[in-house]
Amino acid sequence: MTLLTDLADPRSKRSKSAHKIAAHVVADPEAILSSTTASLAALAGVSEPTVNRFCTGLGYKGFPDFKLALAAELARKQPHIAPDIAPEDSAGKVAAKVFERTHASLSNTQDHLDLAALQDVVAAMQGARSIVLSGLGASASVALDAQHKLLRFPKPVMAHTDIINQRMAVAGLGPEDLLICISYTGRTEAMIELAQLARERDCQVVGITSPGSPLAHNCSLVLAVQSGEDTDVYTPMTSRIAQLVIVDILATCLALQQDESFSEHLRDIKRQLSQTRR
Amino acid sequence: MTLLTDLADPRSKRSKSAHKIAAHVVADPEAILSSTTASLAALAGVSEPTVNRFCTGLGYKGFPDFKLALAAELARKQPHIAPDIAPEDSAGKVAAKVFERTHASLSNTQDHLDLAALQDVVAAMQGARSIVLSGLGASASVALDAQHKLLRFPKPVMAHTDIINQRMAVAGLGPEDLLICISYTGRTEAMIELAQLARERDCQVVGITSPGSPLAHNCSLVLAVQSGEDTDVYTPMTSRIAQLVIVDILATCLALQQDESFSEHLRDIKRQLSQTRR
DNA sequence: CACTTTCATGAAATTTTATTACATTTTTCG
DNA sequence: CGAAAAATGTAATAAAATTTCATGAAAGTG
Repeated sequence: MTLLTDLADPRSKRSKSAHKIAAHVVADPEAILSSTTASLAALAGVSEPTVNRFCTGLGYKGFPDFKLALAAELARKQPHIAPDIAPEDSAGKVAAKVFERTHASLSNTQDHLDLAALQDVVAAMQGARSIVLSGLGASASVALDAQHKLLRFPKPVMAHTDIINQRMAVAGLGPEDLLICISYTGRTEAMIELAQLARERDCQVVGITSPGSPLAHNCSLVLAVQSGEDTDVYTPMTSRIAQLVIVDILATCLALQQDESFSEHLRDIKRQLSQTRR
Repeated sequence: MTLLTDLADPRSKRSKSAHKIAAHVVADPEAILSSTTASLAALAGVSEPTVNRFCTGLGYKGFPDFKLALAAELARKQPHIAPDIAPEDSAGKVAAKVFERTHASLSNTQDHLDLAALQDVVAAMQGARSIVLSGLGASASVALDAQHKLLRFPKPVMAHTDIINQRMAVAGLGPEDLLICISYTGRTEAMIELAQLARERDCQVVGITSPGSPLAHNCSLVLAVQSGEDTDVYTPMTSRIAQLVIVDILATCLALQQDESFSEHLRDIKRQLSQTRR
């Protein structure tokens, strides 16, 4: 990401023709990939050797080398796209595609993450008396994972993955408590009702869910997990990883806000755990 | 990430010389970027036009165009590095770093994934009479997640996250069954004993764990999850996502191996689920 | 302000690289 | 086995990039 930003930088001192070339490269980098020294020269209104000198001046071996660097740069900027998995794919190909889909899902989630909401949620977690996590189906394991991470904090944290227990737990919550609802679709009846129930008790409700979903409307704070197309079998896989990363971020932010006594607490936990290991 | 995996795919039918070229490209893609048709031809022991035909055959305009695509591909593959998270980081920075760390962990896992072992595990799962999943602590949620995914298959699948239940379940396993042990460190006493117990019963044991760990030694098949440095608080987070992706890959491979009746089965499940939604 | 020096630029030639045309070999399949 | 098709290589050609060298513009100097 240095090449294009460098070229766009007006402060860098370059000759007149070099400027013209740079302008055209920045204006439409993709087009450069399919052009030759001659065509770029014509476009910028300079001579071919000037184009070449421009490239060598930037430290490349020549125009083709420059194009290679440009292609690499553009590729890095390009968002990941989730490749379709075909029945005839080999195990290796499936693996590669699942990895790629996961990268894509992560990037997508990151792009749509609402930092303000994130900070609000961290603050709410930090201030809460107790935290109840709630998830059903695929989101149940996310809730449990979150519980496992939050157990490191000296605060009552409980995950429930069962409608009855969830309702019982929420019935005991008050304005000082926090309910975190995890749902991929945000349309699971039971979860929506749970959020409403909590709101009726003036309890803060955080949703890690699809933005704009019914569940999202019933939450006081929403951390968006992009759903993408839910057409195929594979989508819930990657979105669940997005949910987990959001949990990771929350736990990390929270950990950083603790004082020194907390790191001692962590050491204690580590010592305890080491006794279960070989 | 399709170009290189495509080229590495031995199943794709290619002519003899095309194979030689592909092999050299896969062996050292970076080197190709600075080579010409002539040099690659010499390297692969074929003629220059063959190199060109190889490129056009793949859908590129010619050798330079192919190099551009290769450069783009390599740029995307470029190893992510896991940035350190500092206490003074803002929420946004923490989020960005956690995302980056997760990308890094994924890439690392992909690089070290043993495809042969993966195929063996898929075959074992496919052939097994029943599957028992086992995880403790952070890996418990991975086991549950795996259970949730494998429940779609018409085969008894059970996850246990409790030492007692795990032992009881394993006591009931035979040579036709499969135990999948999930453990980040591969050093949890209880899990190692569980694997041993299962092996004594001639039951196949798959480990999704750290390679070379005591648990790995007690498994018949191991899917390596790179542990990286386990020094800091954050590592287990990302490695657990690596475990989940491996589960995703297994589930996807398995799904692709099912016959048509399976997709009908999936439709049934979807219909059932839709009734719980708004 | 003229003069010199330095630097940037372009035309043309050259070299390198890629592609095409065609002949030959190998493979495939009846 | 033998014809057709596909793959490959040789040599020619075309395209592209680079170098050389000459020219002209800008900056510095007496």
